[in-house]
Amino acid sequence: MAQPDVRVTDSEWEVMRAVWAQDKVTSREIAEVLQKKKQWGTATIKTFLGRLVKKGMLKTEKDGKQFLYSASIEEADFIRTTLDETFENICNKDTGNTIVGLIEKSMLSFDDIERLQETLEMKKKDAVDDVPCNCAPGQCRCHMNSHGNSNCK
Amino acid sequence: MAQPDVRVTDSEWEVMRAVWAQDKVTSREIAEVLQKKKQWGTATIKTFLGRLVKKGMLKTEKDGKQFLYSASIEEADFIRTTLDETFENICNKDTGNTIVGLIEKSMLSFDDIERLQETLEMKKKDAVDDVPCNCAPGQCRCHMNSHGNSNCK
DNA sequence: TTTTATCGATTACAAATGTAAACTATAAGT
DNA sequence: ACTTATAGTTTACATTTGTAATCGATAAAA
Repeated sequence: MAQPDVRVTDSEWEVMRAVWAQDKVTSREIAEVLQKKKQWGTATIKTFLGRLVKKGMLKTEKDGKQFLYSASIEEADFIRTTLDETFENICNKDTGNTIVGLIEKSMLSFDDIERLQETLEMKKKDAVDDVPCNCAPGQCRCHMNSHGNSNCK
Repeated sequence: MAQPDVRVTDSEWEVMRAVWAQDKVTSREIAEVLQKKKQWGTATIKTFLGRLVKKGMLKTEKDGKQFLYSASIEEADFIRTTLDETFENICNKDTGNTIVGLIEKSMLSFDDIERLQETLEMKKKDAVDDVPCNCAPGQCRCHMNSHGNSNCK
């Protein structure tokens, strides 16, 4: 539930995924996973773990000499937050199109499609006629030009 | 059409948006937009412009003393590529859920919903029964555990 | 109990990023 | 023709990121 306003880098995300895949992991287990995928040395992985702990993305729990690492936020929440940040760079008017593009290129199951259809059905309740542009002036074509005409599609 | 394998930072994205909002812009026009939104000095904006030109994201055309800047890739393509990169960090099995989440929190118009519904209808043609997990071993719960059972929801 | 294999912590260092001042060339004003 | 304002280029510098070696503590082995 806690939104992480923390910025996680690509490499750190790789580490997080290895943690989310288990409930508690040792650095050694993480290293085994990532050495295969990313050819990182163990020292590198330790650096990332340390940084993630410092950022508050990982919790630790002593277990003898070593630590057990666990994620302090859920993967789904993290994904949500990350996507939200991306969508902040996209005009609200364009959100629909963008999601259309996502659907087109994704592999989806029949169940997925059904759930999406239900979601859309629900969504009709708070749908609007016209999504207002939320961009700063000068950062998209939706704003009025000098003749009072909108450039929006 | 050209996929940019270029990495654009948050700040640079702000600049790009100001360029995409017009066809050709001077650095002064960009500065006016971004000084308001981001409180950047003109020198800062010039740095970003220079870096974007070097990265091949912006094209320039001499116009007297100054340049006219224009984007070398389309905004929609860029958004697509950026989102694709994010989705590479998400298990394919989870794409559907993730898109559901996006739809739920987005503001959509009736037209948007209609287009999404059409897209889903099309999508049924190549839907699968079960989306296969594409994660590296150890990076999601979809893979077999030692007892040969999948952990996937 | 002394050695060894590790674990985590500290330090290292280059490249990228955020932020900008200083410098240089030149179009425009006087 | 000379000055000035301004556009782009170069340089600057702290922070973050990618990638890792080294160091210090300690559990396990001998």
